[in-house]
Amino acid sequence: MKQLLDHIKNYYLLSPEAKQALAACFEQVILNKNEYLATEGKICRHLYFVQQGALRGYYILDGKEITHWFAFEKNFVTSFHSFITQQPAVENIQLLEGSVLWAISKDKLSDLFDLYHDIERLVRIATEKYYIRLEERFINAHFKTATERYENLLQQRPHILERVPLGYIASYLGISQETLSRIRSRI
Amino acid sequence: MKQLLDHIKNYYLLSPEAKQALAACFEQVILNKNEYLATEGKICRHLYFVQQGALRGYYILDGKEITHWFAFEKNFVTSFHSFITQQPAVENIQLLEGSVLWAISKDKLSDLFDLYHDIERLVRIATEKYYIRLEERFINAHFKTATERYENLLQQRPHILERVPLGYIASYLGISQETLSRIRSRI
DNA sequence: TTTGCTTTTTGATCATTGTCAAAAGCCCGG
DNA sequence: CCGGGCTTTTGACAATGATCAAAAAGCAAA
Repeated sequence: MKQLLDHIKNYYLLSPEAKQALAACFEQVILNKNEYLATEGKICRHLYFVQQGALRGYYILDGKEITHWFAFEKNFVTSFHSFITQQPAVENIQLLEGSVLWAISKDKLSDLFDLYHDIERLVRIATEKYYIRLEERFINAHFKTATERYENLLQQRPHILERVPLGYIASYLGISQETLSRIRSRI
Repeated sequence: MKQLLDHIKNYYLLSPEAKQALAACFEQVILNKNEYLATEGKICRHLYFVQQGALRGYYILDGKEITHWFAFEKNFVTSFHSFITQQPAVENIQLLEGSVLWAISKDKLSDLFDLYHDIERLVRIATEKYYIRLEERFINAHFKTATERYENLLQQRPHILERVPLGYIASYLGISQETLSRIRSRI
């Protein structure tokens, strides 16, 4: 919990009361490798913070799994579309390692917004930062070559190779596993 | 202005006072074709609402213009990264037609957030919706073929072809102008 | 250590898209 | 109606990445 409270300082400094109220609404969740936080067709009612562990988001396209993100320590995770709209998810969120998470429900978060302007501000700012991150990834994914995308990933998250199978990484980069293997052998 | 106030109802219903305060902070801006709302290296200090007109966002990569979005009526527009962080923009925003816009500065918006919890909520919700939109575009751009992306664009914004040169559209889709031309001749 | 399963690499071939160059089409001002 | 500039299309060839198939490497349980 300390890690979570420390982390949110990066977005906005809460009043002690708001911070306490927020902390009281999170519950610890411990899950094993290969379990799911969200699955296609079900509504995702929680937002999670990763204290320890690794996860991936993927969906099925033409019968194949497309991994579109990974998350590690100090990240918030949810099926964003489903959590926001409270409609059935189109994606699956799977644990890549046994993980320690903190969860808050959509309802509790909404209540907190009504009670503490502070907390709504924190979430607004966090959402903006996540938007910027997605925008960068979009540019990178859409307008650079496979090799550039891989090198970029190595620079930004060198640890990823030790925690995630190459097949998932290839999918994440939008290339086939074979192409990724060839890129790696060339570098 | 009526159009703007009508539009924001889609996100959240403001109190009359908040609505009035918000309206008072927007200023009308009328610009000609080919003028710029933002240019690389300059800080983008305003958020704009498009009442009438068309714009594109682009940046320079390896000496070439990469168009990464278009905006038309009833959309908010800014160099998001620059507006949020107040750092120099990496992109350019250019008018594709003479346009009528409403502008609000970052400073005034921040003041409104302090005064009206309402308005901060509206912006939080709008940001979430824009996030979901970007996420959809990301998936579409990264994991579908050029032809699928083009067909998708035709479905979602059939009007775009009459308002935007094909060269920009090709860039937006992440393909060369020649490839787009060949895709069009095949369909 | 051996066996069996999964992950990763390598090879050969094919399809898609990019690049360079030129031609055709279109629009606007004179 | 004509000419010039811009946009769009077409052609030829090269590069990138996908697919199918098989080999190699890694790893964990017996």
